[in-house]
Formats: sequence, C-alpha cells, structure tokens
Amino acid sequence: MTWTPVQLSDERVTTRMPVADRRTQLVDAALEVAAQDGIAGTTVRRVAERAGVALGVVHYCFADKDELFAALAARIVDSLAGAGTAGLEFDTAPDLATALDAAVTSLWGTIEATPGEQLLSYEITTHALRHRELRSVADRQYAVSQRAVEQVLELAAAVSGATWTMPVPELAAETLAFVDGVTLRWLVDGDSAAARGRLASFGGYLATHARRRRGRVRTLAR
Amino acid sequence: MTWTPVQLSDERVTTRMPVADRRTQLVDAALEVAAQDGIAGTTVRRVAERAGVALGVVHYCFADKDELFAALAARIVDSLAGAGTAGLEFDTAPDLATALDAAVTSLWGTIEATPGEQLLSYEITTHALRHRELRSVADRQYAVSQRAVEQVLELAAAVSGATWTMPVPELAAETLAFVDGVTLRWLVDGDSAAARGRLASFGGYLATHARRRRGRVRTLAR
DNA sequence: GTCTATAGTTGGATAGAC
DNA sequence: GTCTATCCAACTATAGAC
Repeated sequence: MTWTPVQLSDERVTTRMPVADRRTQLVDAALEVAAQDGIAGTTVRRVAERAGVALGVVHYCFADKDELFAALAARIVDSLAGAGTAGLEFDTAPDLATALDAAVTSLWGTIEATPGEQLLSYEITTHALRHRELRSVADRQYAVSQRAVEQVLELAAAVSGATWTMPVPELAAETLAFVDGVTLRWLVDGDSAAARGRLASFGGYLATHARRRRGRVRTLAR
Repeated sequence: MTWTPVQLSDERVTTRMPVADRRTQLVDAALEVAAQDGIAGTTVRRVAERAGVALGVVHYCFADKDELFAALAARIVDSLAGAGTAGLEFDTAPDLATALDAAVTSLWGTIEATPGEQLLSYEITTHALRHRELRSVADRQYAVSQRAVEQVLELAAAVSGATWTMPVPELAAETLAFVDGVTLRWLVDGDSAAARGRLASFGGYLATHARRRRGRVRTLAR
C-alpha cells in the first residue's frame, strides 16, 4: 500500500518520486520524530533527515511547516481511531462488568504500548489550542475519540444484555475525560497498576448507569 | 511583598536591582508571556522584553533557559496549590452532596477564569515529560494537586457528617484525573455547561463511596 | 555586582538548477 | 515536475564594559 523507498548504500535516497508518495513518506517520518522527541523537537530539518531527503524537498511537498503539522495531526487522529475500534473482538459476554473489563483491558494494552504516541497526542491538542488555524485539529481529535468510546459503550451493552440509563454521548464524554486524565498521570508516574485500577473503578461507576435488558442476550454479527 | 520597578518615561526600566528581586520580576514576566503564548512562545527574548530589561540580564539571573523554565514551573505549581485550597470558605453543610457541589462550584470558577494558565499547566506537564532534567517538575505538579484534592474531599466529608468508604488518596487520584480530562476538553470545545454537568455527575459517583457518620455533624474551627 | 554589545547556532523559507 | 544550494530571521549564550 505505502510506497517503499529504495534505500541505497549511502544514507540518502536519491530516487525521484511523485509528490503524493513523498507526502506520505514525509508524514511517516514526521510521526516517528514526533513520537520520539515531541512537537518541539519536530523541525522540518529533522523530518527531512529522518526521511533521507534534502531539506527543501519538504518545503516542496508542504507549503510551510504548519501544513506539515496539520497532515501529521490528521494522521495521528486517524491511527487513534483505528486503535480505538480495534480489539473489540468479543461478541458475547455474561454481564456488563465482564464486557467493560474486556474493553478496558484492550484499551489499556494499546495505551501502555505507545507512551510516545499518547504524549504526542496531548502535545498536539495543546499545540492546536495555541494556534487558531489548527482549531479544527483539536475538534476532530475529540470527535473521533468520542465516537470510538460511544461505539465501545454501545457494543459492551449489546453483547451483555444491558441498556444504558443515561445518554450514551454524555456517558462517553465522561469516560473519555477520565481515560485522558488517568493516561496523563500514568505518563508522569508510570504506575500501571494504579491506572488499571482506576479504570476498573470507573467501570463500576458506568455500571450504575445501566440496567439489564429484558429478553435473551443478543449476539452481534460483525 | 514583590518589588515594584520604577517605570520611566521610556519603555526600558534602567534601575539597577539586586539579583534576587530581578529573578522574581523575570519569573512574573515569564508567567505572563507563557499564559498568553504558551511554552513554545516563551523565549528568553520575549521574557526580557516583557520585563523591560535587556536580553543579557535574563542570562545573568538564570544560568540558562532551562533554569528560567524550572523557576517558572515552580511558580505555577505554587500558585496552583494556593488556588486549590482557597475557596473552601464553608464550615458546615447539610449533606455531602451539598458540600461537594460547593467545592465543585468554587473549583470550576477558578478554572474558568484562567484558561491560559490551565492550558499552560498541561504544556508544563508535557514539556517536563520530554526533558528528563525536569522530571521532578511534573512529579511536584501532581503531588501538590493530589494533596489539594485530598484536603477538599476530607473537608467536604467533615463538614457534612460523612465518611469515605474508599481510601481518600485513591478517591482523590480519580477525582484529579476526571477534573484534568474535563478541563482539557473544555479548553477545546468551550462548553462550560457540559463541563459543569460532568463534574456534578462525578460528584454523584463520589457520593456512592461515602456513608453518613454517626453522631452530630462536626463543625470545623479554622 | 549588574548590565550591554556581540558572537554563534539553529531553523524556516526560496530562488533557481536539473 | 522534482530537488539543491543558499539566504535570512530568531534565538541562546557569553565576553567584557561600567
């Protein structure tokens, strides 16, 4: 799918390339640099270096640094959305608590495996908040995450024969806020057990806003 | 308390000043710049400009930019602690829900009035996470906030004749996470009503981890 | 001890070569 | 249409003046 550059014996890839392919290659490189060194460390120069191209090539593909950043932000949001809906492999569960626990385990696994990306995600948000022209980036970030959490909540209820007694969007918003806060603190203190415990505890809260549905548990076809 | 510089007819303040006073003046200026333009926009130059001193003066007072940032971070944490414990003016309440509601109202008032500082706080955290030498800054940030939330929870229980049925530190950690997440989202969508509602909803969750204490409600002497 | 003038480094952008 | 060589601005840091 993605165009793979020909790595020559030397560091520099000398191949000429259509601009669209270059763009995705550069965003790939930008993502690597950003996850490792943060937004502040993501300079046009370092992205060019990482991609193995000359500095000016980046400016040929993107009007300016802001445009590169916007593309990077879009990429991150998309990959976040992918990670969110993935790992919902179950299609039945004895009760809501079990379903929520499975969802939490899956979610936390993803988070714990990608601290750099998580941190980067917060940086993208704050960066977008400081630059008016990137306002839509932060909006989209939350829109995508919100939708993902809603889907998880709906699925968890469906496979465990429960219904939510509070509007799912509001429930999802609160869940998202809690997960965000727990993740940020985990990035600081590194206490995975505590984070996991907090998420489980919040699952208990969610359960207080659900009740068992009448009739047999419905199995979802995927 | 704080030394007040003599503003001359020209922009520049030409007064000589002991280095300790200069330091606090410069941190004041740095805080203003940072709350307005963010960490990335807080350059040594802009701080010097804002303070009305020459560029080199900053480097005379602080070994390098990192030292200035560390001082700035310390200042923010301290002011956070002050804002946290302030606004706990009540010393009795009919029940826990009322006490928590008062605390939430006070807290949210502070947050809503200082969006720049809130955003800056997140930036400080992520910045500290990217620079090993600032690790203690993020730690202290959470230590102070954690303690403040614990005090609020303890006070709310005390004045309303309730006891917590879960360890207060853990309860405080979950509260802090939730508030952090709600605040960050509010910075993005600006929906104060939604944020306020979410905090109130979380108050309901907290109440499920408390029970009424035997005996009459104790009134705290301050 | 306090501040000014200046050096040196890094990074974003562009004119023009191929 | 794609890339290279170069320019210019902004920033941090320091040597030395007062």
